[in-house]
Amino acid sequence: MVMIIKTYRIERRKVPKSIARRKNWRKFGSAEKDPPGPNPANTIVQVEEILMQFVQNDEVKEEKEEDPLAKLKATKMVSCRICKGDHWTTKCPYKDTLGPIQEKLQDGDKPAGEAGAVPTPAIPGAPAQANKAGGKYVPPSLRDGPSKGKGETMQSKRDESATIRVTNLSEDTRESDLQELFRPFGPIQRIYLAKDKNTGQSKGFAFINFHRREDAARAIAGVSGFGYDHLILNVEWAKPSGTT
DNA sequence: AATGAGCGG
Repeated sequence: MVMIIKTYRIERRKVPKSIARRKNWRKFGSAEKDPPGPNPANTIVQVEEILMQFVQNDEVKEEKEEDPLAKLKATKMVSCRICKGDHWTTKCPYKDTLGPIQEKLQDGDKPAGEAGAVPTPAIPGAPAQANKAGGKYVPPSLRDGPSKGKGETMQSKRDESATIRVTNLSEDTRESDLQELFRPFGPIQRIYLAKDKNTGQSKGFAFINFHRREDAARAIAGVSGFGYDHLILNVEWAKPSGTT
């Protein structure tokens, strides 16, 4: 019979209680009558040295600073094509006003036949319309001019003003549960339950998008602090995504 | 504790 005793020198206090309790186990076998502490005659004390490398040394720092790509990514260097701000062009506050004007100006600079600045790739067999407007994709509803898509719903973005965020959900809560829970407050436009994309495991929070902001407000008042599946739900107004 | 997925460059 061999007993192995491992001594944790580092972060000893963090050994889980269930393991710490083993200290109280009764000795047995040839050690049955031994006093507390290891007896060299029947016990091998094995000390395991764990070497740890800390990342706070100068070498690593230097490496990081020498990598310009990493630096660029760390600082999130993006430059808007419209206003040169540090956001993507699609998020530019002037996207709807300045953007179209700039495009018009560019079109004016390029009379037909001028192949200097942006050569149009000649793809055999490609539809000719695809390369109009500088190769940009134009949704079917907007082709052949803006006057055509008159009957379409012109809601460009999702309306976030009536969206609430629910946190502290138990991880086996499902969309249908949320639907039941929040439907009494008013018609719901959309429910998003955050899940891990790979495992499908719930991340424990969700967004509920009401049609009316007043309903959302009542949902916050009514459900926040509500006990659900042994947990206390927390409900707040949602912020638009991407806010850190 | 926690703010969604993706597109672009």
